[in-house]
Amino acid sequence: MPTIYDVAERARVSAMTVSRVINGKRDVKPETREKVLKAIEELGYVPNSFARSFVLQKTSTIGLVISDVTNPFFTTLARGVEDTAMKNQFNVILCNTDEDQEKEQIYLEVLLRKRIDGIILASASGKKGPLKNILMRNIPLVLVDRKIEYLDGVDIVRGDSELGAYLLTKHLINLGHRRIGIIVGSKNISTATDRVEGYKRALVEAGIPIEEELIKFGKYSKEDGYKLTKELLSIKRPPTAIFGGNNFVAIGAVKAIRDLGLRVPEDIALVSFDDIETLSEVYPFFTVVTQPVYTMGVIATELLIRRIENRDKIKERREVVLQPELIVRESAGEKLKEEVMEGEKVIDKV
Amino acid sequence: MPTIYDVAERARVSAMTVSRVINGKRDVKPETREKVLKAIEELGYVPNSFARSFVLQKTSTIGLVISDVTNPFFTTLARGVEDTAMKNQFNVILCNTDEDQEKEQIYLEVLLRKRIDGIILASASGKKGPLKNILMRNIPLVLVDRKIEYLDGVDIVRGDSELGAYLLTKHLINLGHRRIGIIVGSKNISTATDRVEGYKRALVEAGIPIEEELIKFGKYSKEDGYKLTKELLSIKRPPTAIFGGNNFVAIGAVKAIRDLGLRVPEDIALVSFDDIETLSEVYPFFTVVTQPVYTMGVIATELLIRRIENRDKIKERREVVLQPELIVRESAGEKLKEEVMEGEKVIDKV
DNA sequence: CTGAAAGCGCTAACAC
DNA sequence: GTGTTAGCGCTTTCAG
Repeated sequence: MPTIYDVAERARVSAMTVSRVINGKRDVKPETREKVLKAIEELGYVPNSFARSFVLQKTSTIGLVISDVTNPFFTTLARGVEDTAMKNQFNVILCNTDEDQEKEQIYLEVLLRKRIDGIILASASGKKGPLKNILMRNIPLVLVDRKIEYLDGVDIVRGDSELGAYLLTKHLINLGHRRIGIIVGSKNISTATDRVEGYKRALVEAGIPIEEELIKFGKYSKEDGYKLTKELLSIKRPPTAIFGGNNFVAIGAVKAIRDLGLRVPEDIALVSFDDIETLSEVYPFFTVVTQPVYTMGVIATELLIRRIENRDKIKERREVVLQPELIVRESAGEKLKEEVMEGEKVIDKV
Repeated sequence: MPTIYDVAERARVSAMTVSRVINGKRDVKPETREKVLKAIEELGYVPNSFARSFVLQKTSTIGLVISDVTNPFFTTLARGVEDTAMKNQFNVILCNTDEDQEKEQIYLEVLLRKRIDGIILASASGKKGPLKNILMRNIPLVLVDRKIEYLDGVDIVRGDSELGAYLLTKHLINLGHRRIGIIVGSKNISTATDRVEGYKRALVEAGIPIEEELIKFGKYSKEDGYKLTKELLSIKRPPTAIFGGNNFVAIGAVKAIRDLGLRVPEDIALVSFDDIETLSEVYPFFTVVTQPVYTMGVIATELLIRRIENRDKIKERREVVLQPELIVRESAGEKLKEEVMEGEKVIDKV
């Protein structure tokens, strides 16, 4: 492939002049510029961006580490990140950890090798260990969706899982349910524990005893949603309602319920944290709490880019908590009222 | 960040020795290796992969250009590509064109600047123009899903759109429909024209006249699905069945039909090309033709990587055509029979 | 307004 | 088994 020198030679100028033309600096005589442009055209020259990164020590690339693009929640998040990055002339490298801590570790290392300018991370491990090198180097980092234990001083953009779970649980209680099962992801993931907290708060508030056998931690996956729903429904006094900790869990739950020959909501109520995109457009059935995910991606990226371009100015940590929205549909039974909270409201606790 | 020289200094060896250790070459005395490893550990040294790419003239990165990750079809394709790339130590840069030819052009240029080793492309333009530089440079390229006009000699992995559309249309005809509307993407996109061809073949075969007003070209989007469905249903003699050219179009169609106060399938039959993932798991309603998308991503990536590692050996062009599968559910009315064709069968016309 | 020289971090090729 | 040299393509000084 032609280099800047080939262009220089052809245009009978120095490489430096070509560089100036490419980067749109002024201080180049119009006719010289023309000559250079012509040579570039003729050669089909395309600048080598990583030779450039090499000398500039800046890649204009950010790493996005999530569990699985296949989950509509993360797909939308990724789109928010991608669009915002693009707008700011940044590229995105996407990494799927599948909630696997080892994969997370590997990808983080890969991103470091690639000298990405910053990272947006939805942690699968919930641990700060894998971030050692990144924190040591002071590489701009923004957490999304999930907190990390004992990690302060790092920007984070997330939904209010505790509140969302509280709302959803309270809704079920209002509908008359007393035995409510909940299935969430691993205990390492902050949304899982937060959602259980919100669930408990609603129960306590209603004077309903908390029963540990109704609380299931597993993986945020269709498989675990299926398996744990079956477990929940096979105990002596099974729940009359199930709280799917995320959209995938809820999908697994529907299948399990159907396989047991039961119906939603007639035999068992089912609600879900996070909407199930396309499903809800065609068949608005699930009562859910949703979060402004796309916005989450946008804000996280903006925060990150601000850090990157401005390493020192903003010293304080920023925590952005996005408000959830309860959407009442049919899957929990009789529609009480349109209990829709305002969403996209941003609380910025600096 | 520490460089290979910092490590060398600390370990009291040359940079070259460090390089050898990092890359696992033999010819390094075990105790020297130990010293180096220790220094790496102490410094938290992470190799700079693009300094490496720079000298090796190889980035181990491939570009994936699709229209929109948000579409479950492409999400799954992307996962297939990503997983296969990862397995082969390649990274993926994902680009969303949103079916916009200009964006396509820009991204292709960006990828070239990044000196990716190869490209997997679902063309939005259907034109070879934007590929000029790539073809000129002989950069490994594999088309997925969509053909490109006048472009021979390039590997392609795609579904059999013509056949799929034929099967779907024939199914509707078997159910008694005579006036069938079809909504597909832009005429530039080969799947759109192929699907219309299959649709026509089925009609002709059944002796049903083709009426151009029943054939709508637009964008493969929810918005156009909505808009064009309304148009179709407002002509003098509206169709009794609608063929959604892809999953997004079908979603738009459902909404339009609902907004018009009609029901599927009682008032109007609706079928779709490509399944609507999560929807079908929870609510298996849509009669569709599906394609083995994940496999498509896997095969495309394998083909591409083979080209990359082996630039000259395989000279012939490879065309892989994946078989579609008709899944009969409820959206077209009475279930005739489980007309499920075998999928994932690979026809390899070398 | 333009050019020459140096160097970013790494590895291939060749010496020792 | 290990070190030296040179160069990948570009931009940043600093001269002219």
